[in-house]
Amino acid sequence: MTEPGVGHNSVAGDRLKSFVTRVEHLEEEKRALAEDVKEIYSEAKGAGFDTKVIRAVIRLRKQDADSLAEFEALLDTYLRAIGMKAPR
Amino acid sequence: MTEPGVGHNSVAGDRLKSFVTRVEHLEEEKRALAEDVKEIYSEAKGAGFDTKVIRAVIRLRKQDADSLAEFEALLDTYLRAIGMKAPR
Amino acid sequence: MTEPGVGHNSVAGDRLKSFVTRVEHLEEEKRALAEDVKEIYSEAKGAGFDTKVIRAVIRLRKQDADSLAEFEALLDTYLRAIGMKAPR
Amino acid sequence: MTEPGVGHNSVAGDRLKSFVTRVEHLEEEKRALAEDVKEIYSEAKGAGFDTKVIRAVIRLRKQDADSLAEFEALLDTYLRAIGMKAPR
DNA sequence: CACTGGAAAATGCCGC
DNA sequence: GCGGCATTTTCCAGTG
Repeated sequence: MTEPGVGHNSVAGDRLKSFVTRVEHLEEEKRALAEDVKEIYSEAKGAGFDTKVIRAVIRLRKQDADSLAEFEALLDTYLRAIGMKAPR
Repeated sequence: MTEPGVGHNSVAGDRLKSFVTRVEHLEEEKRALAEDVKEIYSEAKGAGFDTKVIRAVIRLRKQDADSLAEFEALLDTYLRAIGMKAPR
Repeated sequence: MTEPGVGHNSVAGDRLKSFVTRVEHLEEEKRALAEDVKEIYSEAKGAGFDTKVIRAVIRLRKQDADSLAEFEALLDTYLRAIGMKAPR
Repeated sequence: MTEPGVGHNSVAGDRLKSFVTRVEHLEEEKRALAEDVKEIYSEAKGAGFDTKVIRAVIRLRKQDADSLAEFEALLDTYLRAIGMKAPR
């Protein structure tokens, strides 16, 4: 019997292991990117920039982008509401 | 004068802009990876797994790896301290 | 009218002030404890120990404790998931 | 021989253990205080306050206190410099 | 005295 | 929508 009915088999375990390793792989990639970011800040510092300022700039730009996206979403909702755009 | 002299030129600004955009690009990649991770958890949930458990498993494995790395660092420090290993 | 009515009174302000001072007091206590820790490291150094090693030992012990707690939490979650323990 | 000359005895180990446990104890107290702080923020939130604001208030007051201390130190140095206060 | 690494604080996110 | 958790960011002490 190679498939013991339901109950305890290792299929679920394999599936779980797959999820775990896939996530771990992605997290590793994220970690590598974070490293790269750190290096850039390091490089910027070496070039005489204050990393704090750079961080602030990036944060502000992100906020702007978020505001813009928010506004577009609002506009979108409004246009659908007045029937000038196809509903989702 | 179209460029040199010291004073206010845009070279520093260009440099700064470069740092900012590079970081933003990397952050965007990280965001995309985070999305992927979310999707995997979603998929796992759909397959009947408790995401909480998966997260815990991953965290435990990470802690193990961290502990090992830390222990090796400690051992390294200790060996240098007692002169059984060349200093950095 | 020396007190009630709704509008602008200082009750909220008093409440806020209370929160603020309570937090500040606790933070001060934390600061004092941090001082004590520093003194101990100083004393250890004077006794010829490498503070780096002591810090590492403490961190490792903490990690062990954390890992154990985490594992127990995971086990707990798992047991509830398979119905072998009463839900919270 | 109950005291093996120098070399390997457990006295150093005991001393080290003492440092470790003392630090751990203090860290535990700090952790408890941090808990208390969290509870206060929780309570404040329940009372309708924005914890972000409270944190900001505390930060500002801390900055003021630091500035004041700095100023007093400066004043102190100055007074000593002009001989209007006994040297340290 | 600048720099790195580690602790603490703050913010954001996910699940309930 | 809130509480807990994870990540990120800021701060600070130690070190060369």
